[in-house]
Amino acid sequence: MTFPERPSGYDPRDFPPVAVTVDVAVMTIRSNDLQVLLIERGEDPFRGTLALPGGFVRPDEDPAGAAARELAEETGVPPESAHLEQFGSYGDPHRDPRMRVITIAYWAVCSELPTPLPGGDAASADLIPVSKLERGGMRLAFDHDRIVRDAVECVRAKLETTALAARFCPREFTITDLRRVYEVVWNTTLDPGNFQRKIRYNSVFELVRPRRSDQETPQRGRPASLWTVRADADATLDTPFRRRRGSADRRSA
Amino acid sequence: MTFPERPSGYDPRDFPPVAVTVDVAVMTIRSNDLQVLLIERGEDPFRGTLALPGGFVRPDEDPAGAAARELAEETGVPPESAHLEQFGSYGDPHRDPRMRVITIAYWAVCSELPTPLPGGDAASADLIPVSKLERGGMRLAFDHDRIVRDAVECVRAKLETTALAARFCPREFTITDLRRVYEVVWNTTLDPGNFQRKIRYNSVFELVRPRRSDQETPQRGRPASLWTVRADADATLDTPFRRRRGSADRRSA
DNA sequence: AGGTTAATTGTCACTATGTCAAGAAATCTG
DNA sequence: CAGATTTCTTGACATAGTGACAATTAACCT
Repeated sequence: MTFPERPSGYDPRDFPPVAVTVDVAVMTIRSNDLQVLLIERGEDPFRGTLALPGGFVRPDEDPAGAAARELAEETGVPPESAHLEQFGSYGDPHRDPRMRVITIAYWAVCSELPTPLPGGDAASADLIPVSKLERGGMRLAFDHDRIVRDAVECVRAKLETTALAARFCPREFTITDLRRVYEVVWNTTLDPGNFQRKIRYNSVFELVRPRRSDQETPQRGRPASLWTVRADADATLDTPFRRRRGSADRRSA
Repeated sequence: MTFPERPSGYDPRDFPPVAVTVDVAVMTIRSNDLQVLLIERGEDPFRGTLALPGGFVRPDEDPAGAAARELAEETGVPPESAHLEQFGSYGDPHRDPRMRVITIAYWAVCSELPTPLPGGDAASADLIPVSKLERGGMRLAFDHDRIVRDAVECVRAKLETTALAARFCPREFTITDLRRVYEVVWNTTLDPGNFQRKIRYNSVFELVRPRRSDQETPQRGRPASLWTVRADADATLDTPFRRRRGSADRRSA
């Protein structure tokens, strides 16, 4: 139920004063790194500090709609080009010094992040490597450090069981593209042969066309075939990938 | 970030009126069935309809604390005896006919649910088999039908990778107890031999003592050994259990 | 033409799991 | 009390999935 069942009754208008916001952790891969989009706050509190894009849930919209709107407004990512998913709520009574604010957190993954709009609502928008955040020493506004860490863990976990990795890639991608996603997001290395095998036998992926020499973008070795995802990008894999736990091996590259 | 970055500034006190609640789906196994605790609403809207226990997040508490409090108040489950976990928020603008209410949803699992207190805040509290809810035809208040379905899916998924199943059992349990949990929650049957093997080789579980004849509760066959969980009950398993998908085989029993 | 690079295929060992049977340790029944 | 019954536990074997790594293919480069 939603309202306390007091024998005496309870007037819903007596609700304690609280604001509800959404925050969105948009992730993409750039420069061979998992990066998350943050904006620099233009106002107090935390003026000049990096924070997740987000804002109020308006009276007429649901939280998912608010997240999509904020994503579009503050980062220029069109709602249909990113996979957006809710993963938690954060409601410590003092997470915002001004008043009680409860935020609903979303993560998003997209492949082609438009170059951040420094002239938008936010003072500026930047892609920050997740590795830099995880190394610590970088303070974010409010409890956004925790939110980002949780979001990253959600994405890492979701790579194990779904085809989410394809969302980091263009619509058609090579198996090597896909492997790079796993390697970057999980910060590990994967055997190309074994990876190839898993993708090929997975009914979620589909071979689009064996690529022959591509005149426009000449490459080094044997050209790769192009693949795509059959249904939704978060379709569950026939057989999951498993992260080897306890192997925090930073690629030496 | 949390507040919209308008160049003109924004007063957080202008927040749109909204109430934040928590709802808790407490699950347990009884009568060889996965059951969820629901209460009968004593007030409009939805007077007389079944709903999840829950209520307002108070100004001084965080949502997790509110969920634990509601669990204790409305169902008599002491906070430390149940595993409580947040899994989502529900914020459709019209999910409550009275006003804008956003709820944070938790699932909980416990083994010994105290016989529901019909004399508490709620008009009455009942354990309802999840199978009955899934069969449809049973209307719950608000969007609680969806919330319960999502909660059940969370628990089912969490059985795959963690030792959560042990939370359905007393502190010490037999491997057959644990297998029954999987069979009931997943609505399937598992091979006793294979299951035994998986548990035995899993470092999360620990043999307490090989049980000899227990005078007090005489049983049928060879007495089973007692096991326990080494660390936290949501410790991740060495090697996950996998649900066979597409096998909705109702045990004929 | 031959070297270099990267995708792809193939081989082999080992682990995890499904199927199914056998053994062990209690209760139950005549 | 002996054997039947029940249930827990162990074992044997086949198969699938995966890691390691070698071999092959198909391009570009000089």
